[in-house]
Amino acid sequence: MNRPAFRNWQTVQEEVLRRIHAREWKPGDLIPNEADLAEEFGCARATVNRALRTVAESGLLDRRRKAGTRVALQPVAKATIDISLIRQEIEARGQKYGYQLISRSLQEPPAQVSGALQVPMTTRMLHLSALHLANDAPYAVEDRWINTATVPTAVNEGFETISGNEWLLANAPYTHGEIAFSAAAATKEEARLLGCPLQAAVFVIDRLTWDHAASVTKVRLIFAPGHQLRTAL
Amino acid sequence: MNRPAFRNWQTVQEEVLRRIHAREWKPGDLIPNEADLAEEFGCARATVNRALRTVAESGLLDRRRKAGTRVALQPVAKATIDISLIRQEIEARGQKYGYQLISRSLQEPPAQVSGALQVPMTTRMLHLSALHLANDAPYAVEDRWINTATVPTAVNEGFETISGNEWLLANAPYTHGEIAFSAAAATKEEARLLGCPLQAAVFVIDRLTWDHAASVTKVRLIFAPGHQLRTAL
DNA sequence: AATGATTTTATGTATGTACATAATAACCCT
DNA sequence: AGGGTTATTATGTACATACATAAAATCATT
Repeated sequence: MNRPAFRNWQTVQEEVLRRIHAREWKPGDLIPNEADLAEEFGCARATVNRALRTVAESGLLDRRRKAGTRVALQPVAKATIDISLIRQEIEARGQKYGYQLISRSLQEPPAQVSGALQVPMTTRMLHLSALHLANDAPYAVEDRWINTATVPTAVNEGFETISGNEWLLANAPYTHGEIAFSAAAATKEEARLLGCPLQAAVFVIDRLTWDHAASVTKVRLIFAPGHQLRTAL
Repeated sequence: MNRPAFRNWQTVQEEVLRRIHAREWKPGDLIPNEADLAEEFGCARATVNRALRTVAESGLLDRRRKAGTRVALQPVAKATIDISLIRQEIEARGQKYGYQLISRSLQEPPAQVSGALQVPMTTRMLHLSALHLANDAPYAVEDRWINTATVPTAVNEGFETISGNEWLLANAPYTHGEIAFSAAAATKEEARLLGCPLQAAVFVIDRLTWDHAASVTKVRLIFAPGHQLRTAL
């Protein structure tokens, strides 16, 4: 009986994953080197490399030059979360999206905000408060500060019909940022907008984006009670 | 003046990102094909391919055969969250990790659990309740159900000194799973264990893992108030 | 035994060529 | 003009080869 042909990197990857899951290669084990595997699988080393590299990216293998490739002892699960526009998120579920601007003003931000955006405390910034609705029900409150020094054109936009999220995506590029997930008790204002009890447990996403060294925006999304963020593992 | 040399895929990637951020290639734009870019950059097409593929994986480019590569109109930010062991999470912050088993019993799970794990309602499962501590302060409550049909050896483990998380990682492989983040109000028991007020807003992670078609475990992690899950964007 | 230089080795990547594949564009026939 | 077939094209990937690089292992020197 001839050995089966593992001629493309996906097939090789599947076989590697099978061996790991079947514990033929146990956690901590050093697996054969690429050249040997290539010979065994009847393919080029580049193909094995692509497969192993992909598996390593998922956290199941640890690779080091000269030391070789070993099965991760404590595979760190990597959950990738797609952060799309709230509008898309709602429409993807077949619901009707609604947007409502609550307030828009140029004002001095609280110290916490000016600090996070690394902007002088006396600099006025654009502050937006808005409500996102799904099938006419409150879905999330958006509380946003925009650095008008970085995005001066923002002051010319009313944000009555387009959310800060959407406008910025189209008009203000960013190079990097950070995002934080947490739980909080709904404030009076949040409870009023979301139509939920005061102090209700709400899911919160805080995001801060930068264009190189210049801060762009800081946004806090407060979701109606019961909201879940889910993803495959 | 000679053109600068973009001789490796990382450099090519940086240049591609630069052009996107500088809006030389605007959202929606079709960018030159790989062969042309390879010529421009003075490298092989495979190098350009690797660079573009990597950028596309981050969501900034959309690639389609024959249609070509274009800058994503609405770049979906992809946040990758590393889900490591709670012990590692705490130790990585230089804090002392503590673990305390609250209860361990074989019992019939509530319908919600047996349903999620796709196990008959009358099947008894291993139920664990435990507390994770950071510097002796409550950090998170772990509420776990283990499918003993899939992981029979779990009934021989006392879990007095090792958390379900850690034991399963070493003893029960999984092929896939799902994870959900949400906010909840602390129950009486959770509030007692975490030392927080009843109904306090707590951050919750629910995880469900499978080994092929067989469910392995369902775990709910309830974090002490104030907990944040943060990652780069 | 400790230190430093050197060799070895497994992964990492660049290249040119070849072919596969998907999706669009062009064409042809009625 | 419509509908179906064929050609074209950009990405996707396999392969053999070559060299780069990091890190472990070995050897040489003190």
